[in-house]
Amino acid sequence: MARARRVTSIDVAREAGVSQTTVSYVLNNVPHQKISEETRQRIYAAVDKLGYTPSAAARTLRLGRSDIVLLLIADLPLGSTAIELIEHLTADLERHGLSVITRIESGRTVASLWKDLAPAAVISFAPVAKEHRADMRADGTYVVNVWGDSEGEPNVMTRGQFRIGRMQIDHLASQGHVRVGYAAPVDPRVRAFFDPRLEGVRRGCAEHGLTPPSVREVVLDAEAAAAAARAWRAEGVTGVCAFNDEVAIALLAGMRAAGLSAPADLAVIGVDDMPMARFAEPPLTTINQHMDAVAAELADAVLGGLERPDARRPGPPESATLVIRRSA
Amino acid sequence: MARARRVTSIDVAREAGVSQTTVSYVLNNVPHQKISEETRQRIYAAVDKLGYTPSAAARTLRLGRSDIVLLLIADLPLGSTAIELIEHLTADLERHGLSVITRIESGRTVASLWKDLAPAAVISFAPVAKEHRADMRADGTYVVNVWGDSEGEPNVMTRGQFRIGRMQIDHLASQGHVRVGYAAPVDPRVRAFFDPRLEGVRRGCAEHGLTPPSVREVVLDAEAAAAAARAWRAEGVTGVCAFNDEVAIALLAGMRAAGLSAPADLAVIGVDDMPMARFAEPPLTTINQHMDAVAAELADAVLGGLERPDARRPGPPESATLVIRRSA
DNA sequence: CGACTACACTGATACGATTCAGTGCGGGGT
DNA sequence: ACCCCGCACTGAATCGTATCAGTGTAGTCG
Repeated sequence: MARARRVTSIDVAREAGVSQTTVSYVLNNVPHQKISEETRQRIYAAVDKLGYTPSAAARTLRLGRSDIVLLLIADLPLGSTAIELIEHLTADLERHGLSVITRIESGRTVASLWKDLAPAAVISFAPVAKEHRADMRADGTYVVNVWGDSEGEPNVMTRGQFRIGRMQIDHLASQGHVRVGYAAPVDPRVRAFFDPRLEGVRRGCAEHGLTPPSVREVVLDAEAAAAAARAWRAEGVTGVCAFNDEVAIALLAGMRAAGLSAPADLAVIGVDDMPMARFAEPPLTTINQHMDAVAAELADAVLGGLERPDARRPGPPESATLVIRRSA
Repeated sequence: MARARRVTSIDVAREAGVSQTTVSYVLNNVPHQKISEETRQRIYAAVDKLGYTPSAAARTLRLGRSDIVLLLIADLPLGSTAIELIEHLTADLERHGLSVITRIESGRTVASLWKDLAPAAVISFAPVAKEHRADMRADGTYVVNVWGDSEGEPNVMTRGQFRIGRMQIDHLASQGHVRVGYAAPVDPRVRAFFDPRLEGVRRGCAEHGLTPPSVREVVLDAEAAAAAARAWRAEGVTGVCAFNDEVAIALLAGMRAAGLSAPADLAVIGVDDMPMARFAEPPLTTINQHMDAVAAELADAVLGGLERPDARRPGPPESATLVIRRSA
C-alpha cells in the first residue's frame, strides 16, 4: 500500500499564501515576531483544512530535544495506586504538550533509550547510576529524582511520603498505643518511599512522646511474618505501621498463623488502600494517597525544571486520607 | 553549560578516511554494496574510538519510521506477571535493535503519541479504535492486536490463554469434580485474556464429558463473593476455575464470610501465581504462566510482522505450570 | 587493443522542522 | 528631501542520516 505523503509545514504555507518561516513562527508563538492577526488566522485555517501535524522527528533533529518525558520505573508490580499516578501525570503533562512514556527497567540499558528519545525530562522511580544522571543533565535533559536523595538532588516525593508515615503514627497514637513497631519491606527497590515514611513515623513518635518504633523486615511469607508478630508482642508492641498494604496483609496472615488477632493483639495500619485491603482478615485500616495531587506536584516539578512559564506554584499537598476499617 | 557537540557519522567517516556514505553502508550492512573487510574494520574502530551513536531523530526523519515498539496497556494494575512479560519482551526486542516503551492509556489519545513516535510496531493490550488501527497500518506501522479478535486480525495470545483454561479444568477433573463453575472478572478491560481462558475451560469440560461451567461474575467484595459461592453450591458445583488469582482470592474471602471452606465445600483454582496467592486462606492452587515463553512468542510476532529475517519459527508454547497448594 | 563488467567507493540530495539574518515598505521626525 | 525605525514578513542554512546515481580503477574477454 502506497504510503500517503505527509502534510508538511510547506503545504500549510502554500495553502495560506505565506512562507514556511511564518508558519513556524505562528505555530510556535515565537516572541518578538510580529505577525498580523489575519495572517495567523489564515495559517490556523490551513492547518485545520490540511490536517497538519508537525513531524516530531524533524523537530527533535533540529532542536536536539523531543517533547517526551521518560518515566523510568523499577520492575515492581504496579498497583492501582501507581497506575493512577502515572495516568494523572500523563494527563497533566499532555496538557502542556509533553508526552509521557514509561519504561520498565531492571537493568541499566536506559542509556541507549535515552539517547534515542532525547527526552525533555526523565522522571526516575528507579535507581539510575549517578554518572548516567550527570550525562543526561550535561545533555540538557531535566532529571527528576524520585529515587532516594542522591547528594543534594532533591527528591520531590519525600515531603509527601513523610506525611504518610506521620498519619499512620498519628492514628495509632490516637488509639492509645504507646509502643509501636514498623513493618519494613524487604525489597530494596522501594527505598524511595520507605525511608521518608519511616522517618515520618519516627518524628511522629518523638512528638507524641513515644519511644522510637521497633523496625522489623516482614518477608512476604506467613511463617516469617508470624515470627515478626510474636517478636513485637514480646517487646510489648501493640500497634504496627506497615510500609504498605501488601506488607500489612502478609503480617495479618502471619498473625492468623500465630493465633493472634488484630487489632486486639496487634493493631496494623497499611498504606495505599489497595483493592484487596478490604478482603484482609480483618479489613485493613490504611492511608489512601490522592494520586491526582501527587501527580500534580510531580508535573509542576517537571514544568518548573524545563523553565516553562506555565509551571504553577505547588499548592498545599492535601494529598492523603485515613481509611479506618477494623485492623487498627 | 555548553552542550557537547554530537559525534556524527561524518566524524566517523573523517576518522576512518572514507566518505559518510560508506560509513552508513557499513553500519547498516546494506546488501549489494561491496565494501572491503579492512575498510569495515577501520570504520568499526573509528566508531569505537569516537563513541559514535546514530541519531535516532535523523534516522526517523529520513526513514519515516523509528525503531520503537509501542506497548499500549490499559489502565489496569500490573501484577508481577505482567511486569515480567514486559521485561522479557523488552529484552527480547532490544536484542534486535528495537526499543520497547509502554504507554498506559485510559483514553484514546494514542493517536498523537503514535504520530510523534512513528513506531515500527504497536502492541496493543488495550482497546484501540478500529479506525486508528487502520490509520497506523496505512502508515506502515505493524499492529499486533492482543485485545480481543477484531475481525480476523489474529490475537497472538489466544492460543496460550486457551491452554491456561484447559489446564485449570484438567486439574479439577483429575480431582473428581464433575460440576464446575467459572468465576469471571467484572472488569471488561481484561476480555482479551478472559474469553480464551473461559473457552479453554468449556472445551475441557466437553472433552472430559462434564456439563459446561456455570459462569458467574465475582465482584471484588466479600458479600458479593459469598453470594456467588452459595449460588454455586446450590447448583451442585464443587469446583471453580477463577479467571485469575485476584478473583480467586476474593472468592475465598467470600467463602470464609459464608462459612464455607476450600477445597472441601468448593475447590478454587486461580491463574497467575501472584505473590499473595500463598497467603490466601487456604493457600491458592493456581497456574503459573512462563512469561519468558509468552514474551518470546510476542517478540516473534513483531519481528515476523516487520519482516525481519531474524524472526524465529515460534517454538512449542510450553508456557505454564500447575502450582498445587491447598485450595484445589 | 578496445569494450565491458565488477568492484569499492563517493557526491549530492531529501527528510521537515527551527532560526539567523535580512528585505521592502510606510510613516514620523527634522 | 532625507534618514531612520518598526512592522510584517521571507530566504537560506542547519540538524544527521539514508540512498540514488555516479566515478575511477583493475581485470576479463574476444
